[in-house]
Amino acid sequence: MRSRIEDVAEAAGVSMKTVSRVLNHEPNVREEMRQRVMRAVEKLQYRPNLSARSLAGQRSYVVALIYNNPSRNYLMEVQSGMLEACRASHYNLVLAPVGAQKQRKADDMKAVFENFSPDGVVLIPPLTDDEVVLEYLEAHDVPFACIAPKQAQDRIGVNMEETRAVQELMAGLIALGHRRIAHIKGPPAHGACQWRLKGYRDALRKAGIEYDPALVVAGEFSFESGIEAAKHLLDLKPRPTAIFAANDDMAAGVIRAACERGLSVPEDVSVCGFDDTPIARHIYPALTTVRQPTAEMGRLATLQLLDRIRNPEAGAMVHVEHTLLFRESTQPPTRR
Amino acid sequence: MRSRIEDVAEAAGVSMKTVSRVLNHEPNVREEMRQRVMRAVEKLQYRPNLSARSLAGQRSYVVALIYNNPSRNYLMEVQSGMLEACRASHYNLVLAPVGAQKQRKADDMKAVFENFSPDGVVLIPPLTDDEVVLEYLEAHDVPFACIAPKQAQDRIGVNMEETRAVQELMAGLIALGHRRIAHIKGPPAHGACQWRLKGYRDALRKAGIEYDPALVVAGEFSFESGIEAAKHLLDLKPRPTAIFAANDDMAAGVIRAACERGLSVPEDVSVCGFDDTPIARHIYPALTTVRQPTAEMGRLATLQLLDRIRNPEAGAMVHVEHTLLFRESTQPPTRR
DNA sequence: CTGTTAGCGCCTTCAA
DNA sequence: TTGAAGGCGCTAACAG
Repeated sequence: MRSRIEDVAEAAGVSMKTVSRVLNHEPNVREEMRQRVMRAVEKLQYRPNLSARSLAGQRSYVVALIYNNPSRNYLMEVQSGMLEACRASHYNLVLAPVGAQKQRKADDMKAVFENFSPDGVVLIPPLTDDEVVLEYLEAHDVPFACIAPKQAQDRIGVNMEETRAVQELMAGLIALGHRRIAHIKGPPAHGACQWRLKGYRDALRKAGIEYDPALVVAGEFSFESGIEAAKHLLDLKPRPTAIFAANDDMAAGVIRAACERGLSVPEDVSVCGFDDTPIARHIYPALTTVRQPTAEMGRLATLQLLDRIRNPEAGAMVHVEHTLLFRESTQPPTRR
Repeated sequence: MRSRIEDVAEAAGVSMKTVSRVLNHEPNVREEMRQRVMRAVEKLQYRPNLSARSLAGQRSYVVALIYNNPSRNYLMEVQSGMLEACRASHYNLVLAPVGAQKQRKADDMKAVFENFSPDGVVLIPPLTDDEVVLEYLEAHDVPFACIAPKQAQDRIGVNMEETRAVQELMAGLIALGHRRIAHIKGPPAHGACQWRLKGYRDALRKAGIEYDPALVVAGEFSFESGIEAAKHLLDLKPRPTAIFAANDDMAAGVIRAACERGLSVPEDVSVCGFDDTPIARHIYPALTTVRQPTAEMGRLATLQLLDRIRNPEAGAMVHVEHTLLFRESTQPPTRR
């Protein structure tokens, strides 16, 4: 049978409460007591019962990842980073997909809280700026951390300097000799859309290249939307010599559309993406892209959240670094 | 404040225990009582407190997915299917990655049970046939369900007729005119390796084609291992006219290796994979493959597990159907 | 078929 | 700095 806190107390010759204090790192315990307790814990292989602890302590030791239709890879990465942080603190991770429609979303949020009573929540785009979700969290005073929110003011979580990352990527393209560079945007609900577009425009301006709205088209972050957008761009005369898609899935779509038109990448058109998902390496030619440390972002966001759960004043918006990856899908434009 | 079972009992004018009976679908409750209770539950928006329920009932309402280094996509799909089944039964899903080394794996298993006390476990390859894991589960009498185990005897969970699926895929290749078909195997620890190899050999035999061991090489299910294997196969003289890789990631590796050698797919060599992961559609040319309903398998395995948790006699090994997908990466062999 | 009682294992409050 | 008692919300065992 599993040992209880009472057994530990007895073995250590102290009261239950003292054991509890030690286990929860509460103050007011003499070092000698602490050691005695720790020895007993070790000896009896004691582990607190999560249910009992939750019931008495009025918290669930659960952190929820609330999401809505993100890219599978992105989700997987964030999740694995969160998992790491959660395990270290003996928290449990609950995955909470919510619907897209307003009412459905509200119902799903409610269900998550009724079922699991998470002590805190991590939000990923596009939910980081979702009215329904934020209202619910604020109304119920639930601590939450955001990954790459559009609006970072007064938030805790993780951010990357996406605008700067795109500027650097674009600068690389321009250094190769490209002047006519197209861009496929992400969905406006993602902060990514605006940051990446801004980076694109900033880089053009800095290089003294005029911004041409005809070269910027909307995408939905999906492979299919990349194909559609590329079809349009590849028919332009003169054709752009490079296409920067706001994520890798769309960039993969661009490569496919180019192939279908008998164009080769990068000879006829250079392509680059963003994120460095596995497809970037697996596709031919391998994608030039920006690596975003997604798992690490999940881990850091969770750490900030756990800090805030313990102390409502704690937690901050932290930053992570990107990495530029120039691979096979880009080269200097060919003279025609 | 959240209402408790006591409040419901009072509102319905019955005892707590009667409410508990209704909520847990226990027998021995008059229909009239049941309705009265349900109305009160509705009115008070009552939801049971998970922690209290777990503590009193000695179960966690947690199901763990135990895995070790599977393909990201596979994991994601299984997980989303499990999530669906779990939510429907108000169970919680815990993700439990475990180490590869023997000791580490045992420690990780122990930690999962100490932290979350799952009521049951779902296993995916290659852990479905792992000695350490199975011993632990059996020793502790933990209900578990398996997805695609090598050894299905006396197990519950889900299986697909992989051998037949591969036979059909191969028959398609043979019908296109291929005779010299190579195969890249999966890692032996996966049942998939043996089933798929068997399908390959059976199909050859049925078509009266002699089995040539030189055409069968080992892979590790990774993109990189696909490249390595393909390099070897593409150097063979005469070159195989088609390559069947045991999963999509390796097939993508084959396509990359072919491209790097200046060979085109499917003109110079046809390629097919297995699983229908997203990359199969995103790569150029799109992969001929076999669709495995992975999410559905996760869902069904979980349902079997939940049945067994409720009743140690219940649960079975169920089967799912595959789908053949002939896409761009295969065509009749070119006369040279 | 329904109700009463006694915990499940821990934390909180308050007293020492 | 430490301990004792009560209760978190629910279910199990046993009566009625």
